Parts: sequence; structure tokens; C-alpha cells
Amino acid sequence: MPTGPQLPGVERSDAEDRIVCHVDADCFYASCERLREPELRGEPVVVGMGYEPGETVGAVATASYEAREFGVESAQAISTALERLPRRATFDADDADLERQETGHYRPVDMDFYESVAADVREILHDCADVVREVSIDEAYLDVTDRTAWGVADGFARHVKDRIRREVGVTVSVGVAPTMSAAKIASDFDKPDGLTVVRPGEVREFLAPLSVELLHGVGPVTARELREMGLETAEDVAATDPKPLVERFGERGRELYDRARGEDDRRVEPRGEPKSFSRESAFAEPVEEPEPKYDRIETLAAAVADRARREDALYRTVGVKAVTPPYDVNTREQSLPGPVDDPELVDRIARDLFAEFEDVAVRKLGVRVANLEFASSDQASLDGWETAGGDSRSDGDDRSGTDPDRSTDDRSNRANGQSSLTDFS
DNA sequence: TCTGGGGTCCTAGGACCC
DNA sequence: TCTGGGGTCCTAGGACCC
Repeated sequence: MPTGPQLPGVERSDAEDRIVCHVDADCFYASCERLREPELRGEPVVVGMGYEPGETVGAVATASYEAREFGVESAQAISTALERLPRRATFDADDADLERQETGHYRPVDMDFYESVAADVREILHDCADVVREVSIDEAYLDVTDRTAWGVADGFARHVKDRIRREVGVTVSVGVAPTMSAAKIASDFDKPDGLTVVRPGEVREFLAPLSVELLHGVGPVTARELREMGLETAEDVAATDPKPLVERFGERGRELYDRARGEDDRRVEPRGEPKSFSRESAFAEPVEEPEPKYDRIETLAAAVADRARREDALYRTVGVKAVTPPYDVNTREQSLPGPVDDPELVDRIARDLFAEFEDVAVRKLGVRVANLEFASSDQASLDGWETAGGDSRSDGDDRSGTDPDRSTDDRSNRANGQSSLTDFS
């Protein structure tokens, strides 16, 4: 979009119209399964997490629209899904057609495959926009201000959709709007295979009739509280006095109010580095004995440390999570004086932090590292040094995981050396 | 809803520093 | 000896998202 003359050094104003595109794949995991098993097209498909073929444990990651007709929903226990939509018996020649229509196909999550499909979609998105923010494996924001204009925005969005369908074989829903939050809601408006354009000046009107939980950031808890305040729709929020909202919800309240009015200054920006890595896993039923719990902690700690190493991340904080019945989430964490890459230490600290739960019933465990530092990616010159530091850590570390407070250990020295080197260059 | 896994951001209190 | 105000870091929990 051409801009008028500008004072030197003055940025374009935040209020200036952007054209934001939100692309959201339709029941992505199920679509991926259909890519390699075309027989699943048009059939109810349920993709289960923590699910093994033939079993009843796990939860629904994605249900195809056909499966949703039977009341199968995301996050549902597989056992519940199976009650509403029984598993299709394989190769049973006597299956009557009527029965077949009331059964569905269950598949376990296969992230590696979905990742590969997502990579193909991503490539197209980056081809269609200058700035792309990937939100998750199946969702992204595009800033397409310099690629299209409002008059032809729906043609542009159609083009993006067509390319993804033709070249990858999955369908996406697209929302186009002047703000990220409105684009997000727009992509959801006409799912699946949707295309919704909300033009500048139409945003508030578009949002007005929507119920509050459709606003991004409003979950069950906030929705209930808003209802108690007499606010049912986006327009109710937009038209209310913001003061009580801010008093009750703090910064989020302000944001909610702004977004409901169609105001959202955020620019589409690529995602930065991750902030944490975690692994967690649930037991089939609550466990009281210490042994199996420590075994699980060990496995999770190793997996997290391995992930961090593969991603070239150092971490300064190690944490555990213990979910106790009925569903109480307890977290404990401990920060180190400096960033490390040390699987042994992760294990030791995780065990230590977990100790207070060793005798209570636990249904789920998690291990996490945070305060990440990515050193190698853009500082090639530090690589060798960095690696040497990491190795020496794993070897000669005689330091107890419970005593991280010594301020002059080599870990913090390393961190300091790192920052001074960075400053120097 | 009787509950899977991987994330992000915000809040609030306490410690500690200046 | 008592006291102010600002800032940062750490930890625990909660809400939310996909």
C-alpha cells in the first residue's frame, strides 16, 4: 500500500491498516491420516494421543467432522469416544452397511508424519507472505499487506487455499482482517474449508454477535465470570465500562475490552526461540510406590535433556510437575547460577524436587527445563568453546543438585564469559 | 469433561539490592 | 533505629491455547 510522505525517521503509525491472514488447517491430524490412507476420506476418523491400536486409553487429539457428528470431541477420553463411536471392525465381511456407518477409524498420533506435511504447508505460506508467524503445527498468521489489497483480498486468500489443497492435499480455513485477533476469529467463522474477509471498519460489527468464549484468551473460567458480570457477547464487552474488567482481570481485562472493540496493535512477527521444553506422562492409574515414579522421572528427565541438547539449548532452570488426585497440579523448580547442558544434573535435580511427592499418589509426572539460552545458532565463533564448556560440566561435576547457590562456580563464569564476549563483538 | 501432552503468558509474594 | 520507593529475580499456581 502506498503511503504518503513521511517525516524522516518517523515510523509508519501503529494504527495503519495491515492485512493479516490467519490460516488454520481443518482437523489437521485426521487430514494427514487421509493423505496416506485415502480410504479414510468421508469416513469418521479419530486420532488419539497416548492411544495404541486396539486399546481404550488415551485422549482424542483430533476428530474429523464426520466423527464429531457422533459427539466425539477434542481432548475427550478415547474410552468416551469409543462409546459414542465404536471402532470399525477390520475385515469383517458380515458387517452390515448400517452398522458400518456408525463406526469410526481410530489411529494413533504420528507427529513425525504430521510434521512433514506441516513443513510442506509452511513452505507455501512463506511463499505467499513476507512475514509468517507459526503458532502451532496447523496454524499461522501472515502479514500480507504488501502482497494484496482489500479489494482483492478474498481472491488472494482463495489462492493460498488452492495452493495448499493442490500441492499438499489438505484443506485450510482462512480469515483475513486488519488485526491478528480478528483474522483468527474470521478463520474459525466458516470452518471447514472456510474463507472469511473482515474489512477495516467492519471488525466490531463482525464480532458483535459472537459469544464471549469465541474471543481468543477467554476460556471456561473467564467466560463464566463474564457472564456473571452480565456480558454474553463481544458487543456486550465492547460496550461496557472497561474499569470493572480491568479491576477483575488486570491486563487481560484491558486486552479483552480492546479486542472486543476490534482494537489490536500487534504486528505479525516470526516466533522467537522457545522458552521451555517439557515432557510429561500419565500413569494408567494413580501410583503410590516411589519406585515407578522415580523411574518415570528418570525417563522424562533424560528425554528433556536430550531434546535440549538436540536443539542446542542451555538451560538454567529445572522443574518437575506432579499431578495428584483428584487433579491437583503441583510444580517445583530450581534455578542454577548459570546455563548448563548436563543431563545428569537434570536427573539429579528432578529427583530432588520430586522427593516430597515420593509417598503420595500421583497420576501424572512432568519434567521441564527453562530459562533457555541458544548459543550456537548465530555465534559460530563460540561453538567450540561452548561445547568444551558443556563437556567439562558433565565430567567433573561433583556438585550436589541441592546446593546451586554457590555464586562463583564455573557455570556462572561461563555465562559471564559468554556475555562479555558477545558485548565485545 | 473424571482428565493427554506440549507450550505461553500473567500474577503475586518474598528475597534482595540500591 | 525506623522508614520510603523502585527494580529484578525466583518460585508456585492458574488460565489458556492447540
